[in-house]
Amino acid sequence: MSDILEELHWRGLVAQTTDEPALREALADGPVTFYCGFDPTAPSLHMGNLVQLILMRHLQRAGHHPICLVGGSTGLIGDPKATAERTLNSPETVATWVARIQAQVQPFLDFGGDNPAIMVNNLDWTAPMSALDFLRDVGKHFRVNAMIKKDAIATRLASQDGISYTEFSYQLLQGMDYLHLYRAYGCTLQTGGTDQWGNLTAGSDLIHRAEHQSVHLLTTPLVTKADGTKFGKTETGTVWLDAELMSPYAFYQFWINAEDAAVIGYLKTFTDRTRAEIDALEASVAGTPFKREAQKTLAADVTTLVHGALATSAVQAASEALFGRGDPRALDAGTLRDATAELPGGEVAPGASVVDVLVATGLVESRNAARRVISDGGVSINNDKVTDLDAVLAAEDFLHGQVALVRRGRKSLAAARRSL
RNA sequence: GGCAGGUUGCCCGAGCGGCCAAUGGGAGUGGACUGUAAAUCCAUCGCGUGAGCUUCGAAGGUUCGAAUCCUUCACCUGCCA
Repeated sequence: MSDILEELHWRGLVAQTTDEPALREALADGPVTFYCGFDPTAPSLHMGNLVQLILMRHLQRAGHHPICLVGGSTGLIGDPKATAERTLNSPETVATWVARIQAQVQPFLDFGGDNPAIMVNNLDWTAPMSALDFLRDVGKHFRVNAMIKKDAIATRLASQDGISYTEFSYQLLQGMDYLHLYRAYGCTLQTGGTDQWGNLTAGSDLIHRAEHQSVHLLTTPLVTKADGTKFGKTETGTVWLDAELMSPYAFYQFWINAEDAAVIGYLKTFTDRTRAEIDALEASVAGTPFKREAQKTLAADVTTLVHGALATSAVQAASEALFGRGDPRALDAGTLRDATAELPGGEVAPGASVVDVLVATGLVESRNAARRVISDGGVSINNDKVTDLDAVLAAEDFLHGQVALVRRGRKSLAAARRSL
């Protein structure tokens, strides 16, 4: 077995570990049972979680045993954010999200075969426990002195908002998970994002005190852009993995816009491409950047991983049609329909003003903004720039009598569908 | 419980009773440049075509006129009990 840890380092998937030589040895010695937790704070996982899933994939392929934990109990409490106290979600909501996330994780790991991944929910061992048992059996192992030193807690204690006792207790719950999985499955490695370090150490410390055993931790770095800021947000917000929260088209577009200076790193982290393949793409970025081969590969691979090959070819074709050089009027009806299918848009009647069309398709938020963008020269219909504030969408602007392509700026597109 | 201070547009943060839709920075958006990249420069950034309308924690009040003054309420911070 090759050195999986070395591979993970190269892919930029390792930020911190506990005793790294010991971890390397453990991973080389034989299958290690490891777990990663996902808290249901939304109906879908997002790009940040994708990094964790990819890490788990690599480890499973290297022969290690994955346990995927969806936090039915921790999701009821909420991991302290540095900024503000969380709003509690109802148990029903959290339960729904648990189910959705459990289903969402399926394609990323192998739950069958001879090295199946295991799915667990921490509510199963947390719910039956009484408050007294919790305080006596778990709480006694934690020192408040250590707890308040953790970054997330310290930040909140120093902030105006302070922190509730509920969120303060979060680390005990997560620590308890690791202890439980250690006892039940011999789990000796927990992975997570680097921002989770404090919560992860709560678990390894607890096992140390309760079982006198040293177990491992491994975190992935925050994925950043070239300027060091967080990668993973769009104008609209979070990059979701669920097609209903973010269309495969939007998802593909997110990746294809990766900046040159960072795209090679993303390829290492988010795709299975080999070193040779990535070297070739790196040369392409350096020599023929306008071809955007690295970005196209990245977008295609990640979209396929998350949404499947079928969705990928559809959004590739759509992107080609919408961003290609050609005149959209030249597209045949079928291609046009497919290409605009995933675009945001709205129904518009012939004769509507372009200002109204911009608002109706959701490209701008107000008529004022629409006028502003037109004055700035940022609007085009079917790739023809609109400069007249009083311009109107004529019947012949609806290609094949169906839809007009409305563009704001370089890359915001919408479909104006004919209403009558 | 007492005393003092604070609450401004997405965020930070200015703001003499009239010249404030409200300085400045950041983010965002558009343009130029280019490659659906970055950097840079320019513009823009409450709603309304417009007259105008609705904002400065909430509700009242004083005034010809208030984000700016008064009262009450809510929340936050600090100090003292």
